[in-house]
Amino acid sequence: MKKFLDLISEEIKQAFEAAGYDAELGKVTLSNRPDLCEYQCNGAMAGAKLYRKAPIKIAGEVAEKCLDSGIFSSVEAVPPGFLNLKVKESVAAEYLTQMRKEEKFGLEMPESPKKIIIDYGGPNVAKPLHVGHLRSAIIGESIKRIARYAGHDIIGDIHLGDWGLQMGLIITELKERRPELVYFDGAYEGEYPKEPPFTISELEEIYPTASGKSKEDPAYKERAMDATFKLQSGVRGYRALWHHIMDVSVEDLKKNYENLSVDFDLWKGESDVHDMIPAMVEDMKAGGHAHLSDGALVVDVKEETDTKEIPPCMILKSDGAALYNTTDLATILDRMRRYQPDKLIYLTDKRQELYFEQVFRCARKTGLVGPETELLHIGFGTMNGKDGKPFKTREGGVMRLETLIAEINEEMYRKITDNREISSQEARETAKTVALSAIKYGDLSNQASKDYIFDIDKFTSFEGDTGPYILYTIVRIKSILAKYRQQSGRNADACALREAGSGSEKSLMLEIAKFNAMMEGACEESAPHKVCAYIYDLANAFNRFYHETKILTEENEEKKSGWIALLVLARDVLEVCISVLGFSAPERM
RNA sequence: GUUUCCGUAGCUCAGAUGGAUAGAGCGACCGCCUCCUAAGCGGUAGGUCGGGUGUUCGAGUCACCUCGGGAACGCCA
Repeated sequence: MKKFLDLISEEIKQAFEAAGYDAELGKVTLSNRPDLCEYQCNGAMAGAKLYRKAPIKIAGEVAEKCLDSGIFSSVEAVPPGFLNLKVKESVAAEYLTQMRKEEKFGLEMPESPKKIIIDYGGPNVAKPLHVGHLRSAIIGESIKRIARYAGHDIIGDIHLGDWGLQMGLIITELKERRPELVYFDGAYEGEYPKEPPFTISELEEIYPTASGKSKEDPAYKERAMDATFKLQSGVRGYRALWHHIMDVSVEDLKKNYENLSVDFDLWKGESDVHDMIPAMVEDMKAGGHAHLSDGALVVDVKEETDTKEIPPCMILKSDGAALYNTTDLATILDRMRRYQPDKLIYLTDKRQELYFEQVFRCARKTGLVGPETELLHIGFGTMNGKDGKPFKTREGGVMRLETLIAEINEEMYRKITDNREISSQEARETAKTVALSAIKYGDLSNQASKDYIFDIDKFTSFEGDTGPYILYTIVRIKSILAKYRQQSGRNADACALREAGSGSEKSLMLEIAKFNAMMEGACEESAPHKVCAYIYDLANAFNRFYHETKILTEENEEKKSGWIALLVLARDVLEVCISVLGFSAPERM
C-alpha cells in the first residue's frame, strides 16, 4: 500500500506536470506550519530559477490544477511560493480503513528481503552483565525487530567473549583453590563429572579475584596465560572445565537477557571459530595480503582516498597469538560460509569505529566478503550519569545490570501501589513491565550514536516523553475498548471508521497515516529513535482527542463506533511500535 | 599532534531533500477531576541554534575558519 505522503505527492506532481512543469518539483512534505496547513510543497520555489518565473506564479498555476482534486479540501498558493495543502476528511478515513484491512497496516514488504546478521550483546562469559551491556542489548534488539517487521530475514547473534584470557584466569584461580579437582589431574582418563564444581555466584567472585591477582603478580599472570594456551590447545581437563564455565554462565546470561526481553537466535562465541583461524591466516599469507611488520602479522588497509591514517589490521601478535581482530575476521568467514548474508551489522560502543573500519577493509581485501555484502558498524554513545561522566554506582564502581533493574522495578512498584488498590502480584508484574518500558524508551528515544545521560530519577518519574507515558496511553485506550464491549456487547473490531468530525480527531488520523513511512525510514536508517518520536506524537494526538471527546457517553451510535474503530487502530499501531522497540503494555496500570 | 564526533531554552533532547514564526519533555508559574485512568490536558515565561565568513531567493541544516568539549589513533577488547 502506498505511503500516505506519496499518495499526496503523486497528486501534486501531476498538477505540476499539467501546468507544464517538471513533475519532480511536486514532492510534498509534512507541514512545518500546522496552523496553516497539514502538508506543504516547496517545489514552486525550487522551480522558479529553472523556469525564470516568480515562484508564487508557479504555485498559483499548480494550485489551479488541483481545483477538482479528489484528495484535497484546500490547496493554497502563498508567498513567496508555498503550496499549502489540506486533505479531505474522507481521504484520511479511507486510507485508515485500508490500513486496518492490510497486513502490517499496509507496510510494503521489500522486493528482495535481505539476509542480515546482527552482532550485538557481546557479553563476556563468567563476568556479570553491567550497565555497559545495556545499550548494545536494547538497541540491537530493537534494530533486529524493526528489520524483521519490515520484512527482512535477520539473525541475531550474541557473540560471546568465551575464549580469551578470562577463561585462563578462572581456571588458574580454581586450581589454586582446589588443586585436588580431577580436572587438574593430567593422568586422569575417565569421564569428568556432569555437575560443575562451582555456582554462578562463585564464578562471578572468582573472575574479579583472579583478574586482580594477575595485575599484581606477574607469575600469576604467566600461569593464567599458560592455562589459556592449554585450554586452546585442547587439554582435556581444561576443556571440561571450560564447558562447565560456559554452561553455568550461559544459563545465567539467558535469564538476564530474558528479563530484558532480549533474545538471540544464535549463541555463538569466539571459541566457535578458533579452529578456523590457522587456515584463514595461511590463506591471507598465500594471497599476499598479510605480511610481517615489527614481528606481527598485518594486512595493510589504507587507501589512496583516506584523509586519515588507517593503521594496518593486525592478524597475529608478534608472539604468534590470535587477537580480537583475528576472531572477528574468522567469524566473518564463518558467517559467510554458513549463512551467505547480504549484510552484517555490528553493534558496539562507538569507540570501536576505527577498529571495525580496519576489520571490514581487511575482510574485503582478503576476499572474506565480496563487494555485494554490506558491512555496517553502528557505534553507540556512552551511557553517562547525571554528572555527564560514565555511569557509576554511588561508590564509584561498575553497576551490575541486575542491581539497576531491581532498583527501577522497586521504584515502580512503590509508585504503582502508592495510590492505587491493586493486588501485590499484579503490581509486581506491572512494575516490571513499566520499568522495562522506562529503561528501553529512555535509551532508544535518544539517537544511538550520541552519549546520553542515564538519569534514574528521570526515568522513574515517567512524566512527559517516556515509556510509561506511552504505556499509559495504550492502557487508556484498552480501558475504553473494554468498557465499550461490556456496555454495548458489541465487538470493537467490527466498528467502521468514519470521517473525522473534529480537528483533534483528524490530527490523530493523519498521525496514524504516517506509520508506513516512519517504519520504512526507521528500518533503512536502523533508527529506533524514529519509532519513539512517532509514538510520542501519536500518543499526544490521542490524548488531545481523548480530552475533548467523550466517547462512551456519545449518543450517536454511528459516531461512537467510528471513534471505537479509530481507537482500535491507534492501539494496534502503538502496540506494534512498542513491540519493535522491545517492550509491551499491561492491561491496566 | 592527526583524525573524528558533538555544541540548539536553566537541565535533558528533537529538528525530514536547505523553506514560512526553531520544537518537545523536565524544572518554574497559572488553569482543568460530579465526567471513558490527572502517569493526563490547556496556557505563560524561557533562544543572536558556541562564534565568524561564505554559497543560496532562503542556512540550526551545506562549505571554510575559529573557540569549547568528548573519543580514537599496531601487538587490549
